[in-house]
Amino acid sequence: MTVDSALASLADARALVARTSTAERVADAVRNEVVEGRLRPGGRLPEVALAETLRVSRNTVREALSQLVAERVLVREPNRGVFVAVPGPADVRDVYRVRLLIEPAAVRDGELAAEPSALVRVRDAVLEGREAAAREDWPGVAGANQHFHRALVGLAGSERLDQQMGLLLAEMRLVFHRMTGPTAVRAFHEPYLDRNDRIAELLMAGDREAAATQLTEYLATAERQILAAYATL
Amino acid sequence: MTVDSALASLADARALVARTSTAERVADAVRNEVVEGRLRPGGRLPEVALAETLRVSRNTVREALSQLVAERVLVREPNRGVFVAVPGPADVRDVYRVRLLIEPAAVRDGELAAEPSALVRVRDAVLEGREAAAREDWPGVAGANQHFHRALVGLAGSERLDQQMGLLLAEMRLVFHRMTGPTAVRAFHEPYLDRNDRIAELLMAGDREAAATQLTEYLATAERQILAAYATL
DNA sequence: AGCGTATGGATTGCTCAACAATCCGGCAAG
DNA sequence: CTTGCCGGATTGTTGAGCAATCCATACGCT
Repeated sequence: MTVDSALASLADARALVARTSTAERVADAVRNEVVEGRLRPGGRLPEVALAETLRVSRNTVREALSQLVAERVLVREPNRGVFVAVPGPADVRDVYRVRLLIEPAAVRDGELAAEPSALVRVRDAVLEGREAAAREDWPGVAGANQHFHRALVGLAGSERLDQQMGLLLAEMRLVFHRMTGPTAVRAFHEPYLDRNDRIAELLMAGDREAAATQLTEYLATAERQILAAYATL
Repeated sequence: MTVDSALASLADARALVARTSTAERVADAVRNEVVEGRLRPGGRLPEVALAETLRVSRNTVREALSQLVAERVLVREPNRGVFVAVPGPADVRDVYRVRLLIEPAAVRDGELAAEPSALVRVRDAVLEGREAAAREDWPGVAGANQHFHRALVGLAGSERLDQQMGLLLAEMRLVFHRMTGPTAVRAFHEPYLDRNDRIAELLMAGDREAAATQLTEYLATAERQILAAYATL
């Protein structure tokens, strides 16, 4: 290995030495609380309370909150405060419009020749889901499901797309938290285990067109199911 | 019209009364300077200098800069400052991966039945480009070109996708500013006037499949052209 | 010259304290 | 039952300040 190539491989390490900023850590902490469901959609996040419990300045709290607002995890009502987002039916439809556009396209056209590792990640997500189901760990199944879809857009091989999908999935978790009792999360995710499996196998077999078609149908029924659940609310 | 329905139609006005925050205005101002090319890629943005020239506290400047970093318009190097982003070839490839996935998909599958206004916006962008070209207003042509692509993803009818496309196009302007002399911007955008026109006509004629195919080819050659220009740098 | 080290200045990351503007709830008056 | 007003609380924004970090320069050594 030449010196230059060795140095090039070290370029990534820059991200590791530069440890994360305080505001970023605060944002991560709050985002976790939200997506884990420990903060209810609609709940308020007062700046001073956060600042005190996290032992940071109110300014850095504001910086973190602003970031989460940009991620659509929180919403800011001017002069009133920031709240956990409450995704309505319009949001669900919009999110699924994006997913229906991106995910099948990634499956169909993604350059997985360049990234064979992306395929194993799909397979891994399926396994993760099966194992969680065997353990009756339904939040685990939900998590695996997200990993599955994340792996699917990973087939496109685009850093920007991956990041964007992360935001969409975070929003989806908010959606789920609006419908949940813990019984609902099982009822919702369990039926998709088989579908994930089927899509993964079609992909491994190289039939991307069929996989994409399956996925489109999959997403469409999921959207209908969620909107139906919303209607009873 | 009942009182209730009248009030309901006023709900949208909420966005207008709530005027934008200072940090937001600062962010808009800086973003403009950047995408208009008055700040060179790689240029540094010291916090105090900005704060003084804009007559605003350093804290609000920081808030604005953080937002622009999230938009990838700026990059932050910890403890060193924020700089105008310098998109490299890897960024160009990534951006075009996203565009090649999203734009043709929007053309193919967008629910324009629901949004016929979206189609006229495509047509308008084409006209805007022709008029700018007649005026020999090449930055105007470039702007119209962006409006064209924005209108294309508008066919998908998704607010989130529109927003995301806005960020991508802002990044594209940074890319152009790396290659430019003002002669380059003409040479690059002028040939695409006809292609835009052709795609728009295919769309109006209802042949979305052909439009999508044209668009895919269009984007692929544009990417090659840009990367070639980068190579000579 | 080449290399490591120290030193000083500049800038960022973060904190703290304060104040005006705004919003909310309640209460009193019409 | 509405309108108007008051008081408390929270946000939006400012200003100052300090530790940590980075950069350039100078210094010393080989």
